[in-house]
Amino acid sequence: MKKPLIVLTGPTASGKTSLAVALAKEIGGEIISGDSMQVYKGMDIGTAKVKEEEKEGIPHYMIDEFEPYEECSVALFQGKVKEYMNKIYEKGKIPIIVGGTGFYIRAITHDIEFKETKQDDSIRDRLMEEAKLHGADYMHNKLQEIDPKSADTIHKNNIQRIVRALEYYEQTREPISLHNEREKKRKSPYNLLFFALTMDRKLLYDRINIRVDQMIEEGLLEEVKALYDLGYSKDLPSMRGIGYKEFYPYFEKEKDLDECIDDLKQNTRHYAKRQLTWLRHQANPVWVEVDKYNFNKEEILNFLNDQVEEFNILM
RNA sequence: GCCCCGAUAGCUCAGUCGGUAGAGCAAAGGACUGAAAAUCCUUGUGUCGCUGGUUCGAUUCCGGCUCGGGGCA
Repeated sequence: MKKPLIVLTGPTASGKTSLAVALAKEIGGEIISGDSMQVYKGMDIGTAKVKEEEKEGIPHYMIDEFEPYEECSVALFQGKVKEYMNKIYEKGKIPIIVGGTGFYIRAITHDIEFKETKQDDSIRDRLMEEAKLHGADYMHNKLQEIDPKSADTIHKNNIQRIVRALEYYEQTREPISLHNEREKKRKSPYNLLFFALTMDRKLLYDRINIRVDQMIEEGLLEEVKALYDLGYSKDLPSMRGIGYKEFYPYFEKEKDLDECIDDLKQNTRHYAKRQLTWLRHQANPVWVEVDKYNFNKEEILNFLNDQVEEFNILM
């Protein structure tokens, strides 16, 4: 008997957070964040974390799991989520994954296998150095020798991916393309219901712009400044988050504040577009066009409920 | 009022010694399996301000006009 799992995703600023709480209350669910940035403590405004009063008593997991100087990864994330899911099942509740990090969500829904448990940064660092020294073509040729299939799929300029493929081979003596093929075939072990919120692109972009202004009013700048003053490098995964990296040039007197805020809006819009692309092709969601419901929460919730019943997910 | 400069893609601008144009950004589309809010790829977009003239041919040269910027009075 497969266990039920509900996913509620969608691009940033599409209204996942409050809808999730309503759904959880309706069906007896508990919420697990599916977000790569909300795991970091002290990054609240910029990641649009749920506020305590918005939770309405529904437990939320995977928020504030790491310090900003630590590095989370899909594998670490997946491991923790599995633990929380088990706890939720033991309580007889339904886990609802809510967030916008597609890759992380898929790692959970399809239980992707991450073999090499110990993360050895030294290999990656060394390969990165090599890339800097010899250039993209050199690295791509190197990949061609050990894993031609990956070399075909990965563009030579995508050094990050090439380095990962090489790193994987060094650690496992197996081409990463083999691993990918295997994992792509994997079926979800859950009785899965996957929702994705969407809306007209222009409306989404408007909402993003407005939300960034709200974040500033709520004190985003102060939040980032506090992190900056702690000496967190802009190379940290956490500080590469949208809403954080954009302010470093301001603190370093390279840009004025308005310019940074415009960058933030722009980056967020680009991000939302990428999320949509990912969902269209890497997932097969039940699309929820929230603008067609005039953003009416009751009506959207009714639709979600109908789907839950139809899929008979809770039996 | 006079003089100078500008007017070309959604924006900023380049260019055509006369043969109907191009970069960056934006936009759109895409890839993605241990950095994923990361990383990477692809693709358009035009009455070349309007109007006469010269010319086989004008966005390009010449005149006029309109609008913007600056200077002089």
